[in-house]
Formats: sequence, structure tokens, C-alpha cells
Amino acid sequence: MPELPEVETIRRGLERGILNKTISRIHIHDGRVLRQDAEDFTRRLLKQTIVAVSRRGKALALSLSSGESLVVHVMMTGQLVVDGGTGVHTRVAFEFTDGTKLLYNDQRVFGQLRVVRDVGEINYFKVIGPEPFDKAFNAAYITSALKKTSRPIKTILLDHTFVAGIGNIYACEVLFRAAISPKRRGSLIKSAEASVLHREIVSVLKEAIRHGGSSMRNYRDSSGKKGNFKARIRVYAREGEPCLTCAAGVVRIVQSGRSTFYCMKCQR
DNA sequence: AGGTCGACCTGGCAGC
DNA sequence: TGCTGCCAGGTCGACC
Repeated sequence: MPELPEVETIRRGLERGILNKTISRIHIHDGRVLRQDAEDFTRRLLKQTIVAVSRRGKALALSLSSGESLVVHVMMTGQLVVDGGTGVHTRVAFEFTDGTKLLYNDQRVFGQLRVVRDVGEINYFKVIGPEPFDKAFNAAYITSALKKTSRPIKTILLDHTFVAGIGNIYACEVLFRAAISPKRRGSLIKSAEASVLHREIVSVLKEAIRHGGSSMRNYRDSSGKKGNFKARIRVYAREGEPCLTCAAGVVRIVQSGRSTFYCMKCQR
């Protein structure tokens, strides 16, 4: 599912929907999404108040009044829906003392929920690279990181140790807007191009957040709504359709086992 | 050590 | 209709 803009949209929705609410009951319909014993999970969450909702990369952390955190990674098909009706893919349901609910739905059961004392216990938080909107993520950082690798730039953008939060859709969109071929080796990216990459990463992600993210299949925000950025997507999943710049056909290739969409004429 | 490739799951869709 | 194979917003560990 979701990449940074979608997870950020969920985070904002949760901030509106469940901040300061206290968990009164937990129903675990499918324990496979838990990364710990169900009993331990429940015990550490019951009677806890949600005091903050934060995001790092594509992971969410709900801070609890106990000082612990409920970390949720929705992976491909997870959804956190406030006050929705239970469906076939509801894996965990949280009830609050005011009678409202938060559902964790997940078709493919790839997502993970875990209560930790400190998010630093989770490997994802240890290895993840800078947030794209952080000062530490800039053209100089990009230039020096790319210099060291021969991997294709598309694969590098997907590597969350390089930068947090970019997934398959936005990697394709960023490269299209930067007019850089997804096949270009990192070490062959010039520093002027690194500046363009930085600018496009920031602008595409910000634009996507403004539009509530992209829904290709499963993504829904915390109120169950689809994102609107799909209408602004220029290459992702548009194989065979005309490039919006030059009208040549958008092509699909496979890199590191994942689909890449791009325009061979506009992206060099 | 850097880079690539399944495995983890369920379900929708195209093609026969 | 019903089967088969392919594809899907991610991440990790096993391998070369």
C-alpha cells in the first residue's frame, strides 16, 4: 500500500480521530499481524490513552500514556479506519471509552502491529534514512550517496536506508518529472541532476499529501476515503498510454523484481 | 560488501 | 463457468 503521502494522510486523520482517546477493548481477529504475543499486546494497550501520532518513513507510531508506543506498518494493503464497520479483512479492532472504534484492516496480512517501550527497538527505525523534508536530505547528501553505488537510480529511490518513504509509485513519478531514466546508475548521476531529483522528490511528495495520497487498489485514509493524487499520476501503471509530454508510449520494465514505468524519450 | 531474488499472503483480472 | 498464471503502494533474510 501506502507510501509516505498515504501514511502521512492516515497520520493526520488519526490525529483528528483518536488523539486523547482511551482504549477500552481490543478484538484480535487475526493474530498474524501481531509481532508479539496477543496477551502481551492487549495487556500493554488496555486503558492506554493515545497521546500523539507520529510517522517515520512508512511506519506510524501511536504514543501511549504509559510512555510505550504502538507501532503500525501497514505494508501493502493495511488500513487504519476510524469508526468504520468491521469487514472481512478486519484483523484487529480497538474500542475507545467514548464508544468509537479504530479498525486495522489488511487484505494480505503483511502489515505489522507491535507495542514497544522505545521505537528504537525496531530494526526499521534503526536503519531508515533521512525524511525527504528534513534538512539533512539535500542535494549534497544525494550526490555523495549516489557516488558510491552502481545500482539503478529507481532501485536506490526505493531503498529506505537512502531516503525514507518513497515507494514504487512515487519513485516512477519523481524520475519522470526529473527526466532521468530509471536505469541510470547512481554513480552516473551528475550533481546538477541530484538537485533536480531533490526538488522533484520534495515537490511530488508534498503535492501527493495535499491531494490525500494515491489509491491504486486498496489504499484508504482513516475515514475510509480514497486519495485523489491518482488523477495527477503521469507514468505509474500507464503502460502503452501516451507520455503526457511527448506522446510516445509509456513503457513498463522490471527492476529488482518490481514494475517501473517511464518514457524512453523524455527520460535519459 | 553490495546487489538481487524469493518469501510472506490474499484476491482481482485477463486469457484460454 | 472455471481454471491458471500474473500482478499488486513493502520489507527482510538468504544467497551469489
